[in-house]
Amino acid sequence: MARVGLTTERLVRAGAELADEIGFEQTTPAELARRFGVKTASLYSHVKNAHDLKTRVALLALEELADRASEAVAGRSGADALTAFADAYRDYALAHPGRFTAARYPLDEETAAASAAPRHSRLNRAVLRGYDLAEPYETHAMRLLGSVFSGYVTLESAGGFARSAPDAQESWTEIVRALDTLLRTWPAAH
Amino acid sequence: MARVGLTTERLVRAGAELADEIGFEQTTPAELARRFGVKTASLYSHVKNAHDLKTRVALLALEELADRASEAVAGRSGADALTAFADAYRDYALAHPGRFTAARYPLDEETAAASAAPRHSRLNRAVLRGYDLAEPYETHAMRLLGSVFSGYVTLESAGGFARSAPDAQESWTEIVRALDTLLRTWPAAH
DNA sequence: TAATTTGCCTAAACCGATTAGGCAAATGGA
DNA sequence: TCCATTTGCCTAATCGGTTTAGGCAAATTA
Repeated sequence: MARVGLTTERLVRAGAELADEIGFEQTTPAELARRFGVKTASLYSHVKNAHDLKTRVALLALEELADRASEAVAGRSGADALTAFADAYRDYALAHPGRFTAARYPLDEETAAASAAPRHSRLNRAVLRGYDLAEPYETHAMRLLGSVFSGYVTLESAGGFARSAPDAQESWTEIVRALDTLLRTWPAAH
Repeated sequence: MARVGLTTERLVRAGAELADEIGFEQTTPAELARRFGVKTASLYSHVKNAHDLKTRVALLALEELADRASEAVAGRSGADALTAFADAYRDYALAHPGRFTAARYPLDEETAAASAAPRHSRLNRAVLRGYDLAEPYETHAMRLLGSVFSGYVTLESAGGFARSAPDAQESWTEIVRALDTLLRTWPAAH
């Protein structure tokens, strides 16, 4: 019968779009097959199983996010880099909620090591270089930024900040500003 | 045949334990039925469906977490209250990973309003009262704390901070200390 | 003890994941 | 161009989870 031209590549790309439309959890072989107008079984020559599909979407999202963040911080430093980094993260999450969820899909150790995750770490550290923090504070700071960014955006896209003033954008701006202040004075004498 | 004595209450409690043992995602009617030694269909007189079961576990977790947080901040203020609040949150998440995941299960608006979620908001605000922040900064601060706590603990239990020094406890302590400093000086002149 | 309620069962339909095996379309020499 | 091979999607089947309908026996109440 008519061949549709399935590819691992095309499946993963479509899976990412599907995730943004209906949610990462709902991004299943069955749904994807429906999207392509083929039988579910036909996907199994291109992806190993449902977990493999999700993992590949996660890897794609991690790459995309790292690309955006990378562009954002290029040529910037200090508060400027921090803001650009933060916004890149949040903008991506708001524009691509399914992929953003995918990016936090648990990967096993080897897969994670081969993913864009190390790039994220390096970018985070690069942003912090402008603040000249001594270890272990640079690591604390990395963890703080990772927590705030991922936490804020997760809560925001779950609707946590809707229906209440001030709007989510304003809090975000102030929080990033406050983090900049904090980083410039860390570790302050307690 | 022998009656096991199923109850919505008992199912939800067992569901919470199951979540901690095998993960919230895997907390399904089928698994729960196995646990009680009954047929899956037998659960359906006690919970409406799989989503209802998960929602009830989520509500239980939110209550438990609010109880702990409430006890933790009682009689404390300032940095003391902040630290106790933060630790209550993290300790619960580490001790009960499945329930903690459950606590972030998306609830529809009415369910959320009838849940312990508003208590969480009030507790958060109570902790911030010690810092005497004017609006909109108190709201920004609530969102910051919520983001950091949920973000940090999520990343930590996903293994994000394992296999690297300094250990997660140390970063946590420093981050909470830094947040205290930040809150005491917010909004600083930029 | 008889009547009623209630709890768990069996049976069955449906759907998603996954594997095995088949056939037709594409590909690539001769 | 024709044949051989590869490859892509299909059918068929199994398995397991979700959910509904209806039945029977245990618990409850009178």
